[in-house]
Amino acid sequence: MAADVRVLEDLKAAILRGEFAPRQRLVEAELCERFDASRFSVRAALQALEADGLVERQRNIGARIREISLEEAVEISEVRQVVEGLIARRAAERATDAEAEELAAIGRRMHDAVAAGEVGEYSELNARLHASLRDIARHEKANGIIAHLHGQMVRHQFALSRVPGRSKVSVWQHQAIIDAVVARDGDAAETAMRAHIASVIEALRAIP
Amino acid sequence: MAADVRVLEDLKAAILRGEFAPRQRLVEAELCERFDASRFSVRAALQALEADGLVERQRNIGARIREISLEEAVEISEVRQVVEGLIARRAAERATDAEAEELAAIGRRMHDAVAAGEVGEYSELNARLHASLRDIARHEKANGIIAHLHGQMVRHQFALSRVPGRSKVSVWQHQAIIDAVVARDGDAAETAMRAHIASVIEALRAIP
DNA sequence: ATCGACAATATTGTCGACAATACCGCGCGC
DNA sequence: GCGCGCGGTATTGTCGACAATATTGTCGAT
Repeated sequence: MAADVRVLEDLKAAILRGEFAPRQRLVEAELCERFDASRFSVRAALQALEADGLVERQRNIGARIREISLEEAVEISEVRQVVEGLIARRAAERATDAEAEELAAIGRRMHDAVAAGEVGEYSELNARLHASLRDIARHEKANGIIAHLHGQMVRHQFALSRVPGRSKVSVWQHQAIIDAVVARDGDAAETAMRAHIASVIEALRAIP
Repeated sequence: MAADVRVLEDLKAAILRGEFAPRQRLVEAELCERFDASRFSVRAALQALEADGLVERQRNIGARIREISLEEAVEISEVRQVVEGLIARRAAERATDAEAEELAAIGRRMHDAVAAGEVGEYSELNARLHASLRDIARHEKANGIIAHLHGQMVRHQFALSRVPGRSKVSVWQHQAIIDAVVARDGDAAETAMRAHIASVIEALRAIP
């Protein structure tokens, strides 16, 4: 049961895993075969993914993977900058002692990962830090918007994580965020988060 | 042609016009009759509106108008606060002289409307000011998110505009935003916008 | 009178078939 | 040779019918 939900989740996961190239056409019949589903389910999934901003559809022509231009990626990051700023502020205002310690632990492991040159581990910790902040902030709307924006950024995000030397810079920005939250300083947390994402935007512009 | 798009637009407009009560059920057959469309089109529209956050659907049970609680309205406004802050900043950075003058004109008409006690006119000018700022900022992603959030707020927004005496307070907040944009001061524009929406949030909390 | 099971009804979920449209290659006229 | 129109094919759009499920109403036992 709930075949359409399954198709939606699988297809979205596949897109987020980068299994489709930007502007690649998504033919309904092909998706039907791949996911062993009816066109009905596939169609519903495509409509949902269109609303999600992951695919674009043209009437009577079909669906394709939406290409996110550099300018658009920058715009997305600018919105992320202020919304994650809000999240950082709320996290600083609401963190329990246990949650603060959890963030501090992530920070220590980040330093270790950078020292050991473990890029994959650092990237994982990075995602974990931002996720923890979202959990602590308990701001459903903000979290939802970040999830929405993040989905459109996967490709650029991936490119970013491969820029050599970035972790050495960003580890201190992350530390500043953690320190502000641990100190329960909302202003400082928002400022630190915005500075961090400002640097992400700079790096983004430097890639192509 | 494009029957589903027509149904989507009409239904959305009807919801935004407040023709349906929160938690009111939306039976597919009834909508078919009302909009003279097939279930196919109605269904597509409902799915789109679900993604839009205007209706909620439960499997095998149906669709209903989503009720936005006060807490949720506050969360929405908090996100609006930072995103409109971004928009105000960008507007200050990008406004042409003609655009700045347009904003100033709106500000003058606002003062007039308040002095004359014309609530409807003021409310209209308020919407126009925010819309102009969005146009000037030219930030598609931010504008899209604001549109998305605004749709969910219509009911509360309406309640807000009926609070007596609010216009006398907010007109000066609006003036501060306009002044900052005219002065091309991004920091001041963001600060003024955030202060303005902070006061909206306060008023929101005071309503029930 | 109250509760539970069961039937009747209302509503949504799913599908396959057909229609409409766009894309591509071919042939015809110039 | 080149442009233009014309079909053929691939793909999506739309619908009506039926299945699955939830809700409501009814009846009987206690």
